[in-house]
Amino acid sequence: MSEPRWLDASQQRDWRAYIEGSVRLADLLDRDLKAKHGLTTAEYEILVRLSEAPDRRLRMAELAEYASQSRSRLSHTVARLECKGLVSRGTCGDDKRGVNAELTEKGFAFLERAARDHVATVREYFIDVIDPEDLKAVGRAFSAVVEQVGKAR
Amino acid sequence: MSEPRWLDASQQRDWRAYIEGSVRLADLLDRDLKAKHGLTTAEYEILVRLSEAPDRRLRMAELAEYASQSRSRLSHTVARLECKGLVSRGTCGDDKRGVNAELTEKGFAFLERAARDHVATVREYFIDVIDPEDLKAVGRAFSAVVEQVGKAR
DNA sequence: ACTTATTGGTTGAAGATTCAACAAGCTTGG
DNA sequence: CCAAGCTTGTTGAATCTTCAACCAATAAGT
Repeated sequence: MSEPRWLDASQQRDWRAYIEGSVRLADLLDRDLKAKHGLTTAEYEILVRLSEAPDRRLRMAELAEYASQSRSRLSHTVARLECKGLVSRGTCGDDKRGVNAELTEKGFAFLERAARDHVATVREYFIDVIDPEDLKAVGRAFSAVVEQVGKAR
Repeated sequence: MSEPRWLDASQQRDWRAYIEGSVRLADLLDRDLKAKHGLTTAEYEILVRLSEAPDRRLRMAELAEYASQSRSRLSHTVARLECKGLVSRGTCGDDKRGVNAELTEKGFAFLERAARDHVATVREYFIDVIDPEDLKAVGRAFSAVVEQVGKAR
């Protein structure tokens, strides 16, 4: 029952490297996006998901799912984006409870510029410093994590 | 100059898997720690670093570095931990500006319990779902990221 | 049809993090 | 010595996130 099962030395090293790297990278990406475009990562992620959706529009619940955010958080964040004129909200046709978030023209243009810089930074600090085979392994690893975390609900 | 250099399909998949997995995992770990022990991940991380330091004590600046937190954030967080009686602050001998944070007995006992549960969760959602070779690759990948991000300063 | 439960989304307050400004102690150069 | 410039750490306000409570609309059970 209460067997500790500690991590062995190698697992511990890998886990810690991941924690340190992910925190520092997230921090850097956040600052970068904030400095160059005045966006938080959460805001950026929302714009990206919307830009890829048909008609650049999604219901709040779906958007929350795709962007890995709570609904409450999404409400607040979209409110901010709406103030900036990058997203607009409208009611949903078939379900009167539903709300559609839609990327505005301005939002799309804005995202195009931001994405350029963002991708360059992701390359510089992530993609380009990782061995291609290791990168694939990272992909496999985190896909497994996503699946496992999904089961928890 | 402004060549976009987008990610190819495979890189994009891997990057997105990482983003989604890391966000969802961090979220789960946070909730878990909060529900079972009333700690945030940031607080937990601080307790861990202190517990490993000689005399279970570190100067604020070092602690900030080890825990990957800004000094400001650390000040606030340690203040909270001090309120809970898990950490105590005292002035540093040789440098009168310095402040030492020290893990209390209570803090150590508390951490022992929290760490047990935390490690079990880390296993369940991370270590045990990743192929051992992939885990090593993750370790290499994020070590490289840490190094690269470090250069940015 | 009517009552109850569930889902979709928002809100405001509480909690955590960032940011800029600051005080106090060390250090360096003249 | 001392003045200007770093470094350490804290503070309060602004920003962002979480949490619990809530309303409105749909779905389900009887």
